Amino acid sequence: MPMEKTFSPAEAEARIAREWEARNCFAAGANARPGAETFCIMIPPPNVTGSLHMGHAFNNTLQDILVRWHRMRGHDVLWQPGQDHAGIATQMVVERELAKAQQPGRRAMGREAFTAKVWEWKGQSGGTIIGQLKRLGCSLDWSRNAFTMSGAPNCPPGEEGNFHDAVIKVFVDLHNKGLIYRGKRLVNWDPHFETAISDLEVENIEVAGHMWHFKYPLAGGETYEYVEKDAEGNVTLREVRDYISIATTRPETMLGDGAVAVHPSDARYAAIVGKLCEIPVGPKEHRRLIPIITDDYPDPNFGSGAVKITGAHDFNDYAVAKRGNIPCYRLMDTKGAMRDDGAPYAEAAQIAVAVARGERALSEAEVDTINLVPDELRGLDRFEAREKVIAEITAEGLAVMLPNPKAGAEGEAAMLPYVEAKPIMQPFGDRSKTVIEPMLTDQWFVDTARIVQPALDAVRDGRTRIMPPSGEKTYYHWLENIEPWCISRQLWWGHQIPVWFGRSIADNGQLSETSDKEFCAATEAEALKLAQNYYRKHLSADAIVAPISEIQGPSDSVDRIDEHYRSRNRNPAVENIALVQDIGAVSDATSNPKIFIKRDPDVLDTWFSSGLWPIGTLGWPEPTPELQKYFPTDVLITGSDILFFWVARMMMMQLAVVGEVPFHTVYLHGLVRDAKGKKMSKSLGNVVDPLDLIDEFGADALRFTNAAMASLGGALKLDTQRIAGYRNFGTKLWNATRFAEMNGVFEAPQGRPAPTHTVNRWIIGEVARTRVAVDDALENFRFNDAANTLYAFVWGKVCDWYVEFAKPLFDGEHAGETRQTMRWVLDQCFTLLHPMMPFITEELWAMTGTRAKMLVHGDWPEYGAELIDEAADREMNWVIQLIEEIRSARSQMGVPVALKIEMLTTEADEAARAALAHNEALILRLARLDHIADGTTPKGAISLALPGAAFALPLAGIINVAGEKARLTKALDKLEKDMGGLRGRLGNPKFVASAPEEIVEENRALLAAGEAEGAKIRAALARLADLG
RNA sequence: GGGCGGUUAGCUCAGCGGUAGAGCACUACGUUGACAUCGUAGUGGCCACUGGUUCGAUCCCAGUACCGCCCA
Repeated sequence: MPMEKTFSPAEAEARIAREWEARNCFAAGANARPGAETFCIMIPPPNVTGSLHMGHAFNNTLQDILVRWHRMRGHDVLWQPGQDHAGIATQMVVERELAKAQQPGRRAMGREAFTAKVWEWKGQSGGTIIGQLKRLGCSLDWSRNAFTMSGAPNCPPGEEGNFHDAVIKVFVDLHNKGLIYRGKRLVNWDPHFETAISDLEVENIEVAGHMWHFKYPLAGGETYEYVEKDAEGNVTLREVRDYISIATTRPETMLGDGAVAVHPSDARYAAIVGKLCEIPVGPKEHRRLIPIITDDYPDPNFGSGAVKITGAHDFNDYAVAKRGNIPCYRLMDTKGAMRDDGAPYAEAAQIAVAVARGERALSEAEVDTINLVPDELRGLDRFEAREKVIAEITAEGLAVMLPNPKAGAEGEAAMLPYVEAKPIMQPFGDRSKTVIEPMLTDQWFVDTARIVQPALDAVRDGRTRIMPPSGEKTYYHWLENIEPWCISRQLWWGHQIPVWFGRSIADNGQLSETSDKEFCAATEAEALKLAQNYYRKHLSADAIVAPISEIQGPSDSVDRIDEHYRSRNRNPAVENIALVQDIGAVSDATSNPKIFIKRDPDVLDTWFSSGLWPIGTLGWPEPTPELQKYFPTDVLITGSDILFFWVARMMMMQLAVVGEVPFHTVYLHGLVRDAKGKKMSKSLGNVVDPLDLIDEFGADALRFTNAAMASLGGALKLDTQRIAGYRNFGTKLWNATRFAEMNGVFEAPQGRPAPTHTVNRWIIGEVARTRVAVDDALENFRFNDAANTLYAFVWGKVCDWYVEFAKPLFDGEHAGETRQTMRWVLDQCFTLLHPMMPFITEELWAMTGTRAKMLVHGDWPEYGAELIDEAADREMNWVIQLIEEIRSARSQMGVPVALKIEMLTTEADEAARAALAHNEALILRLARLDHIADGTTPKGAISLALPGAAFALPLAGIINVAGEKARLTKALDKLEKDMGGLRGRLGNPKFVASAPEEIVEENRALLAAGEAEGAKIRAALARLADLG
């Protein structure tokens, strides 16, 4: 049965994929030769919420190419699949689903029920991306699919595994080494999700904002002389002021100001440094006073040069506050609303003023209990509060005023508040898209500064190579300036932090009312033991210690209490325990001290667990055979956008935990963009779904396009026209095979022949060259070079020339060897193309012979230069050049394609004669000649000049003299231009003296050949001149 | 503002010391033993600009302009 005219991806891909899977073709170690070297890639785990987008398609294509290539080479290959639990994203999705289904929300159902829901959801939708990767042809070992939450407490059946153990063990180890600590720090707070996020999860976006200018009156009506000077020192303004002018983009934060800072060198304010000024907002009778301090942070040339310091709501201010020992007053709750807790404003303000006057000192925890939001603003949204603050200050006349440009017109005031409209950088949550609030909260941090050095060293000394090299520079830059990593998240979906709190023992030997003690352990039982030891040692040998969860009754009541305190940003551990003890939830017949410990309700940043992906997926902390065999892994292929999020953290964590680099090579690539280079986004509507592309063009075409785009450091612009082009490439290969099949090629013996005909000897050499070039390209991660080499070879050499050359040979004495050679050549095409185009090549492989193994386990060839026959190479290139010259001349002279003409050999050296003799049949056929004979150039002929030979195509009556003259003149002009350059260079004694010998020789040879060709063209032109 | 890149044919990009390449698009012709998802032949480049190094620069160095990306 003859083959169809085209390959049908829709039908074949699913069938082939099923076959691969049924035969376990992708299992770790499949097709490995005994004692083979290993090759391991960890998939960058896609979010369990996710579905395949172009970035995944691109990224996984590259991984699959390497994996299939190594597997065919007989290496022991593991491509490890898995997904990431994506804390915020997943929790968000499930909450949304619950809302849609009109089910109770997260808080209503409680933590345990909610996480069960998430697991349920994961069970239903978590496999989506797996099926999609399979459609792309990705050859991951699916039997080993991993998940960053596997083995977590209460996970459903089928989710066993020990990733959770790994995460917890690492936390405990790092905590015990002092590399993880807890503290009240200013963090990026997402008011939508009500959780801290890391600085990497914040997007700073420039938005239209305003800068308000307000007067902070000096305490007690004091005045000073304010003098402004220009660059030359001339006084431009001199006036007596009773205030200091402050500019701010966030007036609502004024309520939490702890000081006003000026630069120490700023002469304008030197007189008032150390004095107190008044925050111009809040009830008049309880106006808060704050000191004027100096710090290097304020820029004297920016605004008024004076900066208000709100330590609890701005990162720069926080640093100033820490340096100057200025209290940081928190103004907002977890939802970004103005605080509505604590004592009335009057009381709080009084304490704050006492602190400002130095009459009182507060601990950090005490500062946090002070709510400086005026009573009428309490509970308002932060942006609402802003408007109210502005209005109050302006009404009181404490806004800086400028003359109104429209003054005089009806209804226009003479003066207006000074408000600059200006672009400001505003932080947004990358998931929630809400404005991030810097917030003072208790969080867990990894002391990255202490584990960063090995990660830097590993790249510096080449144990891990990052490609392209610009990635290394970025890596150094970030790691050298690394900030502590906030790893706690106020979520329920994730690895709960393995720390239990109890109240600490105060100096008086009693339980502290305000501070807690951490017990970090992998399990509650171990934590309990630690706690028992502590309390029995310090408090009483009979102390009874119990986890609070056991005492609480209904399982969700602890959650509720957590939420209650969380919303007021209080320490849930201490508060909870106090509460339980207060309400006497437990009674004991004995008088023994009863102490409760309570687990930290927070979970770990998803990236903390993803950071352990290389060892966690291989079974660590168990010493599994896979861990022994495949770790450290070989290559990590990932987007450069997660170099910091993930790659750098994996480097730090693996080095900190097992003391080895996680991988030897990191290949970074950019974002896949649309054809014009625009980022794909839903709002632009230019998102391309890789599955649609697979439906339309087939997975092979998409994969080949991905490979062809993947130049090191190159931009990734996805153009569907290009995909269509590579679909056509597949069709081309298909049809070359179809041609072979129709000509009995697959009836010839398999295996590499030792043919005699130059055509066959030549193509074998071309195959060998291609194999070497492809391997070289893949060794160096130059996927685009590998793709282009194969494209040029299959289409440009095999289809364009070899198949055409073979046509006449099928009728002659070389038919047998030609069939056998073509069979072998096509097998090599299938094999070499398989890593990039696995489906069509697997299909062709099956259709063209009885095979011992599927092509996915085919043997990658190792032949090379030894198969190149230089003489055959020279001869065939000469023949190709001749055919092209004839075709070109015919076409330019307008000789009808159908017309078979005669060619006269007017001049030919031995090599040329041999080439003509060996290849006459194909030359006649491809150049559409009737015959070739010796002769002299007749009048009215086209002249051709080739290395070692000259020819004439007698075409009196068909060609026109002027046209041929123009053609030859053009050829000569181009030649002369080249010759001019060569002569100039060879005429330069410095060139001959300094340039390498072979370059000089090459130039001389080029000049000689060019001059010979020029002579032939000139002779032809002379003959035309005779003709008139 | 800091860091990292880029600027090569109409478009998308390779090349990165020895006189410029591909694919697509475009033009003309064309069903010649597979392929119109095709064939044949063509058109098209001060390799951003200015200097420097070199016998020789698209390539190396410095500066300029413009464009990206990341971090403030």
